[in-house]
Amino acid sequence: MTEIVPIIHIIDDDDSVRKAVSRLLKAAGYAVKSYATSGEFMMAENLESPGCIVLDVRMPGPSGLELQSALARRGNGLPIIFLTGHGDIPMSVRAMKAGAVDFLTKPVQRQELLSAVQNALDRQAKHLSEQTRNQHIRECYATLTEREREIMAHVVEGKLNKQIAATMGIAERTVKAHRAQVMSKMQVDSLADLVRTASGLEPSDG
Amino acid sequence: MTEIVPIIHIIDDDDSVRKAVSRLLKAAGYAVKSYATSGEFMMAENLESPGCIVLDVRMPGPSGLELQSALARRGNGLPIIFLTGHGDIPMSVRAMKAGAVDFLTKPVQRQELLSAVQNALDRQAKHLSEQTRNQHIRECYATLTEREREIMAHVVEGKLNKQIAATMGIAERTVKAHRAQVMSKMQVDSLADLVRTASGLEPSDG
DNA sequence: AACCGTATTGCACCAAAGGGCAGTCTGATT
DNA sequence: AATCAGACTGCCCTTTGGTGCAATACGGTT
Repeated sequence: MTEIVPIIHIIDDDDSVRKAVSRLLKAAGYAVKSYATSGEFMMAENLESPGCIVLDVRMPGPSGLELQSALARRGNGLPIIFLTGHGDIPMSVRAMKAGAVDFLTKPVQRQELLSAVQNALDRQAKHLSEQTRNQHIRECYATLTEREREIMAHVVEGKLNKQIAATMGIAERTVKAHRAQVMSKMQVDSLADLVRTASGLEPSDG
Repeated sequence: MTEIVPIIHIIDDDDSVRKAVSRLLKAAGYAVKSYATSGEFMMAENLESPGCIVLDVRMPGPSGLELQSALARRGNGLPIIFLTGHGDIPMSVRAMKAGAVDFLTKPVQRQELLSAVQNALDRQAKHLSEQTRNQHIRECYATLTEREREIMAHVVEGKLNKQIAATMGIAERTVKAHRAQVMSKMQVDSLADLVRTASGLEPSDG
């Protein structure tokens, strides 16, 4: 069993800060990776695996806030904990609005950072499992033909086969055929499941 | 038609600030009510109707943050915009974590406040309509008998009448009878609707 | 030309869902 | 004692849903 260990990504241009934070987190049992710039981080590999980011705001090159929005644009779900020595209120508010888990100021209390990291990892775990589930649903949905999707939409709306057949101008038998395909391809065995599954397709976070 | 107008509640101990903010918002066409203390606000009536709160943090008596958590405890959904002259980062972060729409600093830009208020009202409108819908669902659910709720749970899970009858140790005909009651009382006319309706019962925000 | 996936449909049959009607039983209320 | 709501059930019938089998038609591929 190679257990999947979450990785804490530390991004800070200050070498001493990186080392200090890294040491603190390693001592707490976390796997840590450090980067001196946003760009260096973006080059890394494990950007989609579980973990979180401890991010400095003010850095040479792209700032922490810029990195945050860049990650958001490409749908990266890694939670971010800001850690800065030269922040102000508008900056922190902007970061929090953009979804940051926390916004801490240096010097940071050991416990403060640790609990922030724990929160971040919890959030990430939840986000990741939901993501995985929705991903599977989308893959199933992708195997549906255009026609099957139309039928599915009607079925999920609660329409009767008869009604669907009427509005689509086809025989009820055909609706049944497509419907069976939908149930099979979506890997559900009850209408209730299909409806729930379908709700995992619409949401905004995609 | 007496159109329902959202009310902006301004809570600030500084008389001049109240007047200034009030004037600004009235000029923008909003209905405004002012309060000098958190307690005074809690005495008001329209605490559940549409609107939002523009709140000072530092005040005699309960602070803005205390008022925020008090409102949260009693499930009040009024969005809060903090407006303070003596804030710091931890304070703003705490407020944002607790669900504040924004955390502004005095002196505030006219446009900054107005867009914050607009955001708050939008959020409130969304929250309110969802709340209303869920409220109706809960009322319907409240009319179900214990037995009917059991059947509903199984139905929503996608179980067949036959299976439900077996696990509950009753006749299938009885299940059908209860099931019909459930559909009627929940005011839905398809299983799909019932499943969706049921999803409005579970969520955490209750 | 042969083949395949998709859409379409008819026929027949069985399983499941929905109701109408009627009746029993129990506990609580009047 | 009378009444009522809720749970429970049987009988019977209709409507829907789900499937197997078979066949037609069309467009794209090999």
